[in-house]
Amino acid sequence: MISEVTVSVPPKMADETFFLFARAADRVLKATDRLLAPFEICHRHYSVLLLIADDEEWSQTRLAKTMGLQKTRMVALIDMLESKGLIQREPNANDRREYKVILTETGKRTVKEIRSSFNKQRPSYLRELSGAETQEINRLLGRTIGPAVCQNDL
Amino acid sequence: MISEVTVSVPPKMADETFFLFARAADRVLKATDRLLAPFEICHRHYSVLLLIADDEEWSQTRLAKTMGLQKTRMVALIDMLESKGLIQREPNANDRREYKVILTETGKRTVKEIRSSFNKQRPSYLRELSGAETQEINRLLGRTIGPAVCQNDL
DNA sequence: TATTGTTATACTCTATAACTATA
DNA sequence: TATAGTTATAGAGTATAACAATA
Repeated sequence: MISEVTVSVPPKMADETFFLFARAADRVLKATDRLLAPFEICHRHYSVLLLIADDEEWSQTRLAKTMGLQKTRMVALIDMLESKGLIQREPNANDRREYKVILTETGKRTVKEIRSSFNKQRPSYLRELSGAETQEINRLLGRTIGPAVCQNDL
Repeated sequence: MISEVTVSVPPKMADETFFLFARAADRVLKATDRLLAPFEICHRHYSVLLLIADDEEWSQTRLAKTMGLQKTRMVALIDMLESKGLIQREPNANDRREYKVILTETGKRTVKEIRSSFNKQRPSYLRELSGAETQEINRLLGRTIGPAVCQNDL
């Protein structure tokens, strides 16, 4: 046996931001998916539900850009949510190429249920951070995403 | 047209940690891959190179666990790096089931080149953070990853 | 029995191009 | 001519089960 298996971050990787992001995002998104499993959706579906949750108007393309996905990927996401009766495509009279994506009544109820479920069981990855630290990492993540993520930035 | 496309983080998502992680990690890892493109490897390969860069001993399984990948995925990663002459599988006399994964001379040179390239062009996602903020996000990411990410934690 | 490296397989995700209907 | 939604397709990535060699 070569050596004891280390599962935590090796000291030499403690300042490799890209490595930390790969590990942390994987943990956070998997944990989120487990919390969402009872609702039979994953974190991407939940993002769509949250984005359209107030009565703002969202097209599929705008959803895709905001989530950093390609519009072609959004189709299947929306299809799935529609087949579960959580959202609805509504024709947009102003521009008949577009759809407005809106929550159904079931969708609104589901968002509330998920929100209350998330408030009850604080996910493990946040349990290790204080409230102030959670706010701080959210702020830094927002700065990392930046104001406009273009296709070819370094 | 429904409305102007917003590419930055919508205010209502500013505290949805999972959403921020999805967007930020995507940006960071894609930017890292672009910086690594001249070396014809991606961020995962670079993680392997960094982990084995000093003379510590690493088996494929240990690499997989440390990177949060399955051992089955590590095989192709190691195959690729070996075919490019950057690393070498060396039989481990103490346990003949294992290989020691080590850098070749070319591999050592490549790691140095990448390090110096990364020092020259600071990636855009870090450009928006100060040195102190970069240290802070690295620390918080480490805490997020936690001491031992098990398979079924919430 | 359990573990290391490996193959095979199926499934999801991603990237790209192209089509249609509208603008 | 450009854009929204869509389809098709090929390539990565992921998850799972199984196997041979070794412990």
